[in-house]
This record gives sequence, C-alpha cells and structure tokens, in this order.
Amino acid sequence: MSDKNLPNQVSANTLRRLPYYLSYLKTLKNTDVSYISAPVIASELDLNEVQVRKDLAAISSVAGKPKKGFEIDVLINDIQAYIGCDVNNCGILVGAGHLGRALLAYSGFEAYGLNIIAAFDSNPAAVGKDIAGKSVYHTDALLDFCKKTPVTIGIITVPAEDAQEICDLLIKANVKAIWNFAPVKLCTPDGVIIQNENIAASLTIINKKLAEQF
Amino acid sequence: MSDKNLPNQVSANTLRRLPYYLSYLKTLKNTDVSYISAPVIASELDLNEVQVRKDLAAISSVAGKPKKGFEIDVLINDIQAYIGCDVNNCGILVGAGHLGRALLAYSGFEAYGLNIIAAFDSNPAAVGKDIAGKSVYHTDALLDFCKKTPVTIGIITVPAEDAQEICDLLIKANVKAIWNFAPVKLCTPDGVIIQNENIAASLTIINKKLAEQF
DNA sequence: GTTTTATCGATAAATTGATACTGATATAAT
DNA sequence: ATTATATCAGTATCAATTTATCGATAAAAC
Ligand SMILES: NC(=O)c1ccc[n+]([C@@H]2O[C@H](COP(=O)([O-])OP(=O)(O)OC[C@H]3O[C@@H](n4cnc5c(N)ncnc54)[C@H](O)[C@@H]3O)[C@@H](O)[C@H]2O)c1
Ligand SMILES: NC(=O)c1ccc[n+]([C@@H]2O[C@H](COP(=O)([O-])OP(=O)(O)OC[C@H]3O[C@@H](n4cnc5c(N)ncnc54)[C@H](O)[C@@H]3O)[C@@H](O)[C@H]2O)c1
Repeated sequence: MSDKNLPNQVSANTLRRLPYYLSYLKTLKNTDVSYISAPVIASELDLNEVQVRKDLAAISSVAGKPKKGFEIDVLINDIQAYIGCDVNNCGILVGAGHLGRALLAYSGFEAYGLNIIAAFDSNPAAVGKDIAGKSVYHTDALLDFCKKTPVTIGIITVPAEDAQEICDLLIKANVKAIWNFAPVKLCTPDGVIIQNENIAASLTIINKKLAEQF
Repeated sequence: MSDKNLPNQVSANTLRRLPYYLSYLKTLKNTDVSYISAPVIASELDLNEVQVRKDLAAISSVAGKPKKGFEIDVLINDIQAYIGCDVNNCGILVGAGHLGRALLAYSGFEAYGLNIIAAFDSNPAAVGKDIAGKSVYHTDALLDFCKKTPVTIGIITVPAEDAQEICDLLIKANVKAIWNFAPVKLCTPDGVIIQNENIAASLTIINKKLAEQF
C-alpha cells in the first residue's frame, strides 16, 4: 500500500506551522533566490529539517531537488491554497466589544478565506455602529440575517457567561464552525466545528517557563 | 524509582487545559457539592477521565478519594496557584492599535498574575492617550521606562514587519518573556521566553475541518 | 566527464502524549 | 458489620509526533 506511513490527516501542529513557512517564503520573494532547502527553512524558523520536509510534503505536490531544494513560488502557491486563501467563507461576529472590534478591523483573515460580513451585539450603544465598514446589528436580528445570507463561521467575542447562549444561537442559525474567544467550554451537537482561542491560557505557559528559569 | 513514569514537566496541552478545569470548578463553587470526580469533569469538558486525573495529579498535591473524587476548593486553589494567579509580573505592550487596545482593556490577565502597566506606540496620534487607565508612551521612551521599572513580560502587537525591531528593543530592555501577537517568527537569543499567539493560524484548522466535512 | 556534496525521500527509531487496564480503597448501601 | 461499587492511583498499552538514519540523485566543482 502506497500510503502506509502517510498520516491520513495533517496534524494541527503542522497546520499552525504553515503560516510561518508562508511568511518566511514571502520574504524571499523579493530577493534573487528562487529555490529554498528544508535545512535553511528549518534553521530560520528554529525547526527540525525533517519536520519541515514532512510538512511541505504533506501539503505540496512539488518535489524538492537534491542540492537545491524547493521552488519558492510553487511552495507559496501550494501553502496559500492549503491555508484556504481562495475559499470564501462568510463569517459573522457576536460581541462587538474590545476584542470583537479588533477582529472586525483586521484585514489579515482574508488570506485564510474568511470574510466577516457583519457583527451583532445586544448593547444598544453598540448597535448601529460601523466598524471597518461592517455594520453592527442587534443580536435579535441574527437569525433572520443568516436566513437571508448563509453564514459558515460564527465568531464569539462576548463575555464568558454569555458565550453558551450565543453558541446556541449560532447553531440555530446553522453555522458550520464556531471560533470561540471566550474562555469557556461550549456544549455543541456533533458535527459543528469548534475552535477555541483561549488567549489568556498562553500566560500559563509563560508563567511556567518563567518559574522554571530560576 | 518513584518518579519513573511521571513526566518531568507538565505539557503545554495540560497547561492549556487548566483554565478550563478552573472555570468549570468555579461554576460549582456556588452549589452545594464540595467534591467532584474525574469522570464528571471529563464528561463535562469532553475529555478523557484518565487525562483529567493525570492533569490534576500533575499540578495538585491533593489526593482524590475513591467514590467521591477531589475536594473542589482545594483544586481551585491549586490550579490558581499553578496558573500563576499570585505571581506579579509587570508587562508592557508595544503597539496600541486595535488588538493592543483590546488587550490593554482586558482585565482577565490578572488571574494569571499579569499586570500590564503601560503601552508604547510610535504613532504620535496614539501617544499620550489613556487606555483603561494605562498610559501610552512613545516607543523612544521604552528603554528609560524599563530602567526605572523592571518589566518581566513584553507584549508585541505591532504590524508583522515591525515585530522584530520591537522584539530587539524589548530584549534590550531586559524583559524575560515576549508574548508575540504578530504572525512572524522572531529571532531571539537563548534564554528569552517566546510565546507566539498566532490567532489567524486557527483559521487554517477551521478551514481544514470544514473541507473534510464534505 | 568524473568526482564530490548537499539535499531529497523513505524508513526506522525515539519520544511524547493519550487511553486502557488493574488492583486498592473509601464511601454508601444493605 | 458486611457487601457492593464508584473512583482513585499506578502501570501498561497504544497512537501520534518528532527526530535520526541511509541510500539515491541532481547539481556543482574539478
Ligand atoms: N479583550 C481581550 O484582550 C481578550 C483577551 C482574551 C479573551 N477575551 C475574551 O473575549 C471576550 C470578549 O472580551 P472583550 O474584552 O471584547 O469584552 P467587552 O466587554 O469589551 O465586549 C463584549 C461585548 O459583547 C457584548 N455582549 C454581551 N453580552 C452579549 C449577548 N448576550 N449578546 C450579544 N452581545 C453581547 C457587549 O455588549 C460587548 O460589546 C470575553 O469572553 C473575553 O474573556 C478577550
Ligand atoms: N487585530 C486583530 O484582530 C489581529 C488578529 C491577528 C493578529 N493580529 C496581529 O497583531 C498585530 C497588531 O494588529 P492590529 O490590528 O492591532 O494593527 P493596528 O494597525 O491596529 O495597530 C498596530 C499599532 O502598532 C503601532 N506601530 C506600528 N509600528 C510601530 C513601531 N515600530 N513601534 C511602535 N508601534 C508601532 C501603530 O501605530 C499601531 O497603533 C499585527 O501584527 C497583526 O498581524 C491582529
């Protein structure tokens, strides 16, 4: 069997490394080099060279040439395609507070095929505002909105105590995936994709490393 | 040897699960139950019960009792202590833009012992402002500031292309750890702790899951 | 043209992390 | 008091991920 030792799915860690490969490769685009080797990428990004080769093999069809490496342009295209730059997912964001507004204003998600088309909030003071060209509607209007415009990804940036309620609402609105920035576990039916983004949890790791340094 | 099978260090995944245990345990605080078992925590947070027991054993000294489980209050204390709620790390943030302001305004980092005491920006329009009671200074003043007030953690929320420059500056200012929200690999000398928070990279995972659902 | 060499791809080994199993034990029920 | 049982802690197994090894090969050097 040909695919004996190939992992049938690319690991989340590999997926998280792809953007770093991409941004590094893009810095080479303006230079005169057109090939890059796995060992160089590895040393540049502080990774193992075998790992780099495996990662690239997993997502790109291009073969590396001995003594030269991989063609940069092809790699860039393949990574971008894999990352989803040319899918087109509609997203809505619930909770147009501090974090929500930052996400709404961020243009970097388009490179991943995500287009946040509207925001929702329960606070009348927030409703009606325009953030980076995106309107904030009242949460009551969410279901109707999604009936008219099918939405793939729901983004939760409400306080933790309200997150489950919004999660239920988004599922009712038929979103396929939820990107949750509230630091709580959400209960969801099978089939709905959940991606938790627990920003503060990283501090646990930092604290641990700081503690063991002394 | 007694510690034969104990991992000598708690894994990052375990560390990332701790906040979820904590928030779940806190929801029980106001109820009448005072003990909680690993299987219940596991089913509540969609984890394996053995994993829960191992995680708790790794960070808590308390022993669970057969048929009852773990004393909730003790667990809460132990997790909080481990997470770093009572350390006191001074942090500064560089790049008081959309994301930077959201982080400055967030009060949840105190539970992890982080106190962001000031922000810096190179844009005159941002300098002088007050965000959630924290002053924004010009980046030129950063080194002097850190001489007077030693800072443990530097937070980078500048555009990707400026991140390395700010990283170098923070290292010059003698920070012990850098929490980097720019989607680039930073070059740092050994000894400086780097925590990358690549928010957009999560979209790669979401896209992948969406794609394989069909 | 021949040799040298850096890098590839594939396979194997090692490490790490997650899960299953088992005997011990404290609690609750009889 | 005795028995039944849920849960614990420890050990073993399994799975996934990372790292090492090695023969093959295309490019560069001679
Ligand atoms: N700000 C950060 O840097 C940061 C960092 C880590 C995690 N988070 C998490 O992100 C979430 C948002 O944080 P934030 O700082 O933006 O908070 P915020 O208070 O600034 O914003 C929350 C917004 O949600 C709205 N809201 C509240 N309840 C709602 C409901 N039921 N329906 C619709 N909208 C509702 C509020 O009106 C507000 O606009 C929180 O869960 C927080 O824990 C934020
Ligand atoms: N906003 C988001 O939701 C989001 C999401 C993912 C990643 N990020 C990353 O976070 C970083 C900040 O994003 P943002 O949306 O807040 O951008 P932003 O443009 O709103 O803010 C950047 C801030 O940095 C300041 N700045 C620029 N160069 C500087 C320098 N050399 N020294 C000091 N300050 C400088 C700017 O004046 C500005 O205030 C970026 O690297 C971005 O890729 C942001």
